[in-house]
Amino acid sequence: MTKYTVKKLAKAAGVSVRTLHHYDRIGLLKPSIRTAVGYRLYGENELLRLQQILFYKELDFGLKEIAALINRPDFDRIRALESQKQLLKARRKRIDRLMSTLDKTILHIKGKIKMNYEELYEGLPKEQAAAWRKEALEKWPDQVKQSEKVLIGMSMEEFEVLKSGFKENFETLASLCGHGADPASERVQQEIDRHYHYILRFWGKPGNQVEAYKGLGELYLADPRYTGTGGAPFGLFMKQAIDHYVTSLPA
Amino acid sequence: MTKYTVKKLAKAAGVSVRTLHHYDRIGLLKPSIRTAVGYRLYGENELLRLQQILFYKELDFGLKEIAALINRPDFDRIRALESQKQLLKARRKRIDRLMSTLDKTILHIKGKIKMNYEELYEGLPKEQAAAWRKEALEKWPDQVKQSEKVLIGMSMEEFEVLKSGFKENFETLASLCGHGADPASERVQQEIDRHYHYILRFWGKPGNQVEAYKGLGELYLADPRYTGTGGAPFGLFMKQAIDHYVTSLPA
DNA sequence: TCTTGACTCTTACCTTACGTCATAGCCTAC
DNA sequence: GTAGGCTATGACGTAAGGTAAGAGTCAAGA
Repeated sequence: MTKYTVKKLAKAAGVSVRTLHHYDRIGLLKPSIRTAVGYRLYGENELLRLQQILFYKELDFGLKEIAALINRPDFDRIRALESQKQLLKARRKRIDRLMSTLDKTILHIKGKIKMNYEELYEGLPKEQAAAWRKEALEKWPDQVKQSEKVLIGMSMEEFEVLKSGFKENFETLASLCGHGADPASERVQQEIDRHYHYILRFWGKPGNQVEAYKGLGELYLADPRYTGTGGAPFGLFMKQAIDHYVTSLPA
Repeated sequence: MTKYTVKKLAKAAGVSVRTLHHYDRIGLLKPSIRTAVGYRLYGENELLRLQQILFYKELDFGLKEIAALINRPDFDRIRALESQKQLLKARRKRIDRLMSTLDKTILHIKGKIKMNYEELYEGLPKEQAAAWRKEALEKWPDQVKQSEKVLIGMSMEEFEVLKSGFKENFETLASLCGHGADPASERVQQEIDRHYHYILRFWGKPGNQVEAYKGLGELYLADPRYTGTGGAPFGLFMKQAIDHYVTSLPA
């Protein structure tokens, strides 16, 4: 006859030793033998009984109810089990409802996030945002997807900090351009460096992204909002500044 | 602006007053106002927040987690909700497995009950039981189904008491028949009265069941085990006793 | 105006099914 | 023979409230 010590029975049934102590104390599952020094020893019967107990526990019966159930006759058990079946059915329905509510909630929040994301481009006219993003999506689809994944995984505070810093940086560059600064000047290059690092953080992937960043310069150049507007040609300014920055970077 | 007292808010949201006190103490949901004497007053905002809380609670978040969730930004919430969705999926699967195990268990127990049920006819040779039940099922299918439903719903003790009483009654009748008692005699009729009431309890439905009981008499008569055996013709004895009993009953 | 009944407050112990020490004895293997 | 792993009991901790006690408050009818 196989004998189990507490730990062995616990492992066999997937419960904790403390649980067995507890069941012993409340009289739900007592060891078949106590050794001379008080060690608990369980037999096969106890393992079976424990499995019964765990079965009822899965069904959310309380330990007292379980104690009653496994002593009480079969007729009563059938009634208990059948009412439990009803409970399970109801619970499954509730879970289904929760799941759909959950999906709706997630979609709702994602909608809000998308709005925030578009606010990022506030520096330029609002309609522009979508267009710019669309073009970026064509040029570097993986890049943009990765970027959005990063944003989704970012906390609201991080996002806010990043956004406002980026905006400020962008406005500084616009201002420098407006004042006729040289795209290759140290002041502008300093700001472009910040710009580059913001872009890197939006893109999520660290490391060498110079090629993509160079492409971003062309995007500024190609954008009619930046090439044609009155005053200094901001798109060209950005492209030149970025080109200079990229070529002056250490290999 | 609508204001809710504790009880009103509790009723509106379907929780207990104690729960609101608790949420106040742990800082999860504080009333917008405390009156001069310390009464809690909640506004619409608090109702909405409470609904949020209950939503997360349905998803099995702990109160601390909920407090974190409803303060934390949307990006984090999406992640939490999405992992919760996975949990719900897993739980639904587990419920499905439980349901099928439950069905099997119920069937198993019902099988055992059926065996016990057949023991009921122990007074007569074992093979007879099934045959008798089959015939009864043809004559009064609803009656028998109802009877089994009643037995299933009965506790083991009730069943045992009923069974042994019925058996004893049956044996007394057999003995009376064996000693050549008159089916219409008071002693036999007294026993038949007990018999009738046992049958009523097996059938579960109280009220006038005389017609069916009369039919039962014919069943005894038609049964070759009772008509042809050596000694007194027990089947005929029972039919006559039952007939006499039924006709002598008050309308 | 007084009283009654419904409501409110705080404080504080109770519950379930264990988890988590703390302290101490036991057993086995090198 | 001693270290490392097992065992025991006892006692306190946990989450999310339930339940009860003692006391103050409010609105309405007699």
